Amino acid sequence: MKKAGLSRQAVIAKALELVDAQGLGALSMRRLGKTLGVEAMSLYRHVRDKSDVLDGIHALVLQEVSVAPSGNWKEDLHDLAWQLHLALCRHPNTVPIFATRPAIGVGSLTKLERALAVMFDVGFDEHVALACVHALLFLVVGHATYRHAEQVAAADYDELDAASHPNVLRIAAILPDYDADEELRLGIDTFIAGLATRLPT
Amino acid sequence: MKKAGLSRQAVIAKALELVDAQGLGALSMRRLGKTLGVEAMSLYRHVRDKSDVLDGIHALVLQEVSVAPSGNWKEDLHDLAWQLHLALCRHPNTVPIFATRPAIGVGSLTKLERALAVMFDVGFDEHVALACVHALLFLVVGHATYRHAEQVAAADYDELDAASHPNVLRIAAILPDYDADEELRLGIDTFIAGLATRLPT
DNA sequence: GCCTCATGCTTACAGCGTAAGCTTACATCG
DNA sequence: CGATGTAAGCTTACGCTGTAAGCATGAGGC
Repeated sequence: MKKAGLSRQAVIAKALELVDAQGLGALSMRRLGKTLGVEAMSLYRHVRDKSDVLDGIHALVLQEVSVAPSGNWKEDLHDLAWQLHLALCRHPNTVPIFATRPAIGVGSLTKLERALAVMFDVGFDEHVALACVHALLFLVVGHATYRHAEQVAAADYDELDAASHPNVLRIAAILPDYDADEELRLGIDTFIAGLATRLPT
Repeated sequence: MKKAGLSRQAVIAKALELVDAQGLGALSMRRLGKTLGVEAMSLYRHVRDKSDVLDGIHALVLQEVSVAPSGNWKEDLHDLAWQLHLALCRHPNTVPIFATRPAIGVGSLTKLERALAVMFDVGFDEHVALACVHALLFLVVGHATYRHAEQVAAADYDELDAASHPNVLRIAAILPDYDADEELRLGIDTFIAGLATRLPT
């Protein structure tokens, strides 16, 4: 059986599976080959190089984002961002891939078609629309990076001089109640509220 | 001369220099050692491991951000974000480090002391203040990642179906005029405008 | 003068991405 | 049917990586 045991799709799907299960650090061409029952070099028939695999994973996860515009631009933008957030929560180990890649390629832009339509309808111009989509993306991905990093040791704050940094300590004090989802929602909504102030006439 | 030729500071400073000059990919312990006139393993006397070097670079660049609060919270927040932006422009090769690290450690928080003071003064609570600082950080770092990535080939847009994606093409059409600085400013200001709508009373 | 200890060096290992070339087995066509 | 072309997978190899373990050296304190 020498033919068609593999395919770019199969390779990338397995790569995502591997990353989900074992972390991004566990993704090596040799290991990926092994889980596919194949030698590492065989993968190169289907994939340009490792960064091509990462690109594939990126696209695959992005594909899980589905938007069904309602016509209310605020809700639609919020929904777009939140869908991405949910996809990243399903694949937390892929977050560094998103964080180091310019998130908007042609592939992903097609998702935005309807979201853009809604924005154009209410009168935003191209520059604002682009900036807005970018900003929401950055917000979500940055948030995911922060969230899925090893815990920032709250204990570190103890060594901070209380007298000279009272405000930082006020922040430290609320960390036990910190709700990541809530913060993201707040960030997204704040940005959208800002956008509303830019609505033409 | 066996003593004190090196130090954590010296190692990390040289590492940043190397990254600035040759890119993040060129930073290896052996190469870093070489530019310091030392074998790779010697570095481990001063540095826990490579990620410790990256942490050091992160902190070093962050140290370039200097804020002098004016008392106008909007200006101060904008300035904070913009200072970070400028620092990243000075060290574009370090952007991936920022993108994959939860940007707020105790070290960097001290910078925020005065910015937080201004926010607390105008009545924002801790949750909003934290979310705000995070969001501005994500905006700037995300923007930098996008900006310093290899150019998204504008030609790619040609293969897009014009009929089914008119709005994406509207965006593609303005890409030649795209002004990255302007977009970042727009993103920051939009977010701050949104914050203003959250001002208590 | 000797001991201690920090510093830097040497060697070594397991792993990485991937270039080059080989083998195998199927598809096609005469 | 057999020959041929070609795509899939395999083998080997190279130069690189981070870093564990242990050694050599030389300055500072007694």
